Amino acid sequence: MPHHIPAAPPSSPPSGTIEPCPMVSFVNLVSGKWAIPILYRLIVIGVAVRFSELQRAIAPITQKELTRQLRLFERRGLVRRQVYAEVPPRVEYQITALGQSLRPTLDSLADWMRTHGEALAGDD
Amino acid sequence: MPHHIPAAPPSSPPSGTIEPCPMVSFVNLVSGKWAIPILYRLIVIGVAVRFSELQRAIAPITQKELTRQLRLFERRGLVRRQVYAEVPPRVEYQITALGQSLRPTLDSLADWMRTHGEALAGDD
DNA sequence: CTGCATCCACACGGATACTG
DNA sequence: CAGTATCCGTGTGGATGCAG
Repeated sequence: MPHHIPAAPPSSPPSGTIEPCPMVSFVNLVSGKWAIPILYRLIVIGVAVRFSELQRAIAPITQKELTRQLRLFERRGLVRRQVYAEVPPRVEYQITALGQSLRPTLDSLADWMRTHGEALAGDD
Repeated sequence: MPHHIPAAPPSSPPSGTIEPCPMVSFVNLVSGKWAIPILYRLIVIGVAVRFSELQRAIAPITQKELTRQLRLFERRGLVRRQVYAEVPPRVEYQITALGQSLRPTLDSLADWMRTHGEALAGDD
């Protein structure tokens, strides 16, 4: 998403802490051109994988985008990053339990899309 | 979402028709700053509502964005647009059955977010 | 090998003015 | 009232070069 959905709570109370819409927060979490491809690939793989291995699996993603998105997921606790002090450097990424817990929800998205997707007129 | 997820199928076969990832397609569908607020509002309301009424309900959305997003949903068959030849002009929008069918899926997103959302570190 | 820094194109989304 | 047209700031994401 584009820009990225700064989260605008519909009809917010006059004052105090505003509570962001969970659905909007969710979409924010998995927005971005490569978010789902990366996340789902890590979920399916399950075990730790090297950066370059991941990049080949999700080609043609750029290093910049892969790094950026992985760091975002890491901050969210969806992905764990393991750095090995070696030469050449080795960095491995693995989905966390929290990340894995997303699977059923993501599958339900896919299910709806597969079921009703063909009814959708313009796919752009 | 960031600019908007042009849909890049991971690991595409050498030739023939490429099949887009359903999850990516789904996120594309509900990406954009105001997509979810508009869609869910229409789902909850259920009946036809006037443009201005909708705009007030989802404030502070601009006319431009509301129009653009509604037209997108219309093309996808999620929203029906009814124009009345009157003065002053009256245009009403209503969620379709296809749009309503999204509700359980959207609710499951919200459920996951409410359940695991607090575990997520950075909310930016 | 990993990933940061830089430059850049462009699409999203806001503000405003104008039309039927 | 509903919608279009225009201008513009800014985020996103690609390409490339460089560093540890």
